[in-house]
Amino acid sequence: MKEGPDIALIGSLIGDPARANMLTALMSGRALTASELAAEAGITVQTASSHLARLEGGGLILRRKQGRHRYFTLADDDVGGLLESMMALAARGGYTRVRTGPKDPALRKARACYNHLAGELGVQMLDSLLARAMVDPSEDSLALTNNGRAFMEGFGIDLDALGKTPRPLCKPCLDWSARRSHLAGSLGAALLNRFYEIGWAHRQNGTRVIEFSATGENEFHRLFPLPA
Amino acid sequence: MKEGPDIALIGSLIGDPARANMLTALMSGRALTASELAAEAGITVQTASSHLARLEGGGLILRRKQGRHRYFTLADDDVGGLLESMMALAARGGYTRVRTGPKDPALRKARACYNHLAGELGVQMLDSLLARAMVDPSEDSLALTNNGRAFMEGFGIDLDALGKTPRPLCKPCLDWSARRSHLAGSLGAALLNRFYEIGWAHRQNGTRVIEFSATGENEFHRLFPLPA
DNA sequence: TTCATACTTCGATGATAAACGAAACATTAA
DNA sequence: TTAATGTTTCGTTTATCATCGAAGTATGAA
Repeated sequence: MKEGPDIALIGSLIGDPARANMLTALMSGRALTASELAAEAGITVQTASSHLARLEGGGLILRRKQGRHRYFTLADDDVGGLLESMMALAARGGYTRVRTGPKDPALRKARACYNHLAGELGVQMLDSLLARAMVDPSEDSLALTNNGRAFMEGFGIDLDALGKTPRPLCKPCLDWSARRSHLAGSLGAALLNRFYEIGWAHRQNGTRVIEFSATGENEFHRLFPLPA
Repeated sequence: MKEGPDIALIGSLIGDPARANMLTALMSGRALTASELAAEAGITVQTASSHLARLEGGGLILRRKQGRHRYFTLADDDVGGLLESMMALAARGGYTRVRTGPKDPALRKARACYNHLAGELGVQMLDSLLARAMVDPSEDSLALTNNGRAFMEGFGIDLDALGKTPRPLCKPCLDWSARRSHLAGSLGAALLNRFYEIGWAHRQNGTRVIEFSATGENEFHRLFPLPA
């Protein structure tokens, strides 16, 4: 008996952890590339490509060609609504003990998402910037305030250079493990590079883990304090 | 990386064709047995049993033990709503769902459930007793009130004789066609026997249908009126 | 052109789980 | 008690599919 109602098809599409992670990332509303989605799901791009083809075939996502990029978005609000319903149902009971994201504690704490900082520290950084009005959550994206521009310049980020890149300066990226947004965009990438430069952290060989030194982590917490 | 967001677990539960068929059958709101659900999904009972265990573990369905039957229902309206959303989404592909046909009206109205009255009239009887405080819904079972004892004695039920049997006097039994409880237990059996005795009804040969005479049904409605 | 980047397709491998036969378990009927 | 019915558990087989390496396609840059 292979025939079944179509809910089985939709269910099986959402039922794979890698695909569910990619769909979760797309719930931010932003269009993401295959590479970014692969990084979010923790799989290679070729695996992600086959997943994305199936999601598109099932009508859950749309693909926009743009140069050598393919931008993926949720097909429409109904899909987003369905995912929200499932999250609500999952949060209600029974599933709360199930871990999300990577089980490796190091990966959960800090990892590279494409080229910016993800994990608990990544979420903390954006939270801190938001709480101190360095970043303004306007509509769909994030905007750097004047306050924030000064802060970034003071930290050694060349905002003028960043302004010339085609990539958006700031954008939120829904964190895979924490389920909150962290800072992506060219600014997010620049900040992570700056952390490398000043020796706060380095990327573990061949993995996505970002290791902070003891002093680096202390400085990080001082620069990006969490609001009480 | 096998870990994923909670929606992956829910999705994978719904994503299996056999489980999707069983959930679809349960969307009628009726409580169904494992055997019925197995037939609905076109699989053997032992396979269905393992599927049902997983669905219950995932919080999508509830199981009620009743004699040698296990009645399964959707856990709550949220689950039904989620399934409806998925069907709506799937319907955009042009697939129209097949609904199960109507049942035998006589069986739906009144039938023997083991040795007591089930069907619409059975549900009505318990509703009426509950509304007039003849029966008290305490905890998991039902208790006859003093008011109820007098009522039963007046109808010709020998409660003292019933009190000696090991079976519980009153207990609720989830109705197969309606989705409400009707009265089981030794009292339920005694009442049905009494209906036979005084000629209100008789059991159709070889079937589970209970046929009420015209006067019997009138008397029944007078004795067990539904609350407005 | 040639190189680099972004993505897709192909092929092989491995892990998961769906399926059912057989047997145990549980409850009711006689 | 024995027999019958409904359900679950166990063990095995089988098929699917997620995954990644390697190779192929497409677009943009030098």
